[in-house]
Amino acid sequence: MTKSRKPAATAAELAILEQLWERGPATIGDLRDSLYPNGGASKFATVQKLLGRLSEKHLVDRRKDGTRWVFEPLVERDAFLGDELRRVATRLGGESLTPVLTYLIETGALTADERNHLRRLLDQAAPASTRSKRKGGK
Amino acid sequence: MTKSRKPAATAAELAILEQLWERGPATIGDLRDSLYPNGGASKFATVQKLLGRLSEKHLVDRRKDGTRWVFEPLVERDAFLGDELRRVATRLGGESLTPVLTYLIETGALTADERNHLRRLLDQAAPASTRSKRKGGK
DNA sequence: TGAAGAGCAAGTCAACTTGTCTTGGTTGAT
DNA sequence: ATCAACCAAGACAAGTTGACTTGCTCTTCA
Repeated sequence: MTKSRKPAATAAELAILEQLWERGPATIGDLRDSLYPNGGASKFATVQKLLGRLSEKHLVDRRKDGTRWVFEPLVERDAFLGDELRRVATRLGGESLTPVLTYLIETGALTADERNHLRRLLDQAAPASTRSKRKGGK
Repeated sequence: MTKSRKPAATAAELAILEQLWERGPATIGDLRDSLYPNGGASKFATVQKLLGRLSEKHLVDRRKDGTRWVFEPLVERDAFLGDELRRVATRLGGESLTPVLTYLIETGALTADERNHLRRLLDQAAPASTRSKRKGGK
C-alpha cells in the first residue's frame, strides 16, 4: 500500500524540478544561477540540499560529468502531476476517480477543449462495446 | 489569485471531515468517540482544536443545539476533492488539465462503467458543440 | 445546595518539517 | 602555491501539527 501522505515535493524542491524539466540536465551552479541570481555560496548549498532531498525521494538522479555532478529528473512532468493527483484522490478516500471527474464536468471546471479531449480519450480507451458484458446496464 | 500552497486540511483534520461527511452533523463528543474510543478529556480537547482549525479554514460550521455545539461540513466531499485536485494541478504549473486527464485514463484508472457514465455526463453538459459557456446542469 | 461531570476556550508543548546558512575539506586552473 | 569553484555534512530558526493542561461555565441529580 502506498501510504504517502505528504506532497512528493515541497515548494522549493518543486522549483528545482521545474527547472530540470524546462532546461534539462543541469549542475548545482546552473540551478542556483536560474533560481537565485547572485546567489553566492550559501544558495549553492541550499540548492545542493534540496537536490539531496529530491534524490532521497527518487525524483532526481545524478551522474558525474568531469569534475561536477549533473542532475536530471527521474520522472516526467505529466507523470509526476498524475501521480500527485492520484495520491491526493487516494488520500481523500476516493477509490474511484469518477466522482471527481463528475464534479469537474458538472461544475464547468473543464474547458471546452478539455471536454473534447476527454471525450476522445474515452472513445479511444473503450471503442464502442468490444469487450463488455453487453447487458448489465448499471 | 488563490495561491494556496498547502493542503486544505492536514491528516488529523481530514479524519474529522471524513466523519462529518459519513455521519452528518456531530458534536465534539460524537467525533471523539468515533475517532478515539476511550479518548477521555484530552482527546476531547484535541478534536476541539482540530475543529477550530477547520473552522478557520472555512471547512466546517457550527450551530448551537441546546447546550452544545453541533458541527457540520461546509463543503461536499466531491467538491473538496475536486478543489484539492485543481489546486495541486495549479501548483504544479499545469495550466491545463489535459495532460493529466490523458495520463489518468491511459494508465487505466477507469472501468468501463465509469467511462460510460462520464460519456453521458459530457453529452449532458455540453452536447457535441464546442461552446465555452455552460448552461444549467442539474 | 452543592458535588460531579460534561462542555468549552485558550494556552502550552514536543516532535517534526522546511528553507537557509556555516564549516571544513577536495579539486582544477592559473 | 593560490584561489575559486565544488562538495558533504551538519546546524539552525521559523513554522506546522497533533496532543495535552488549565480553568471556567453550565446542567444534572442525589
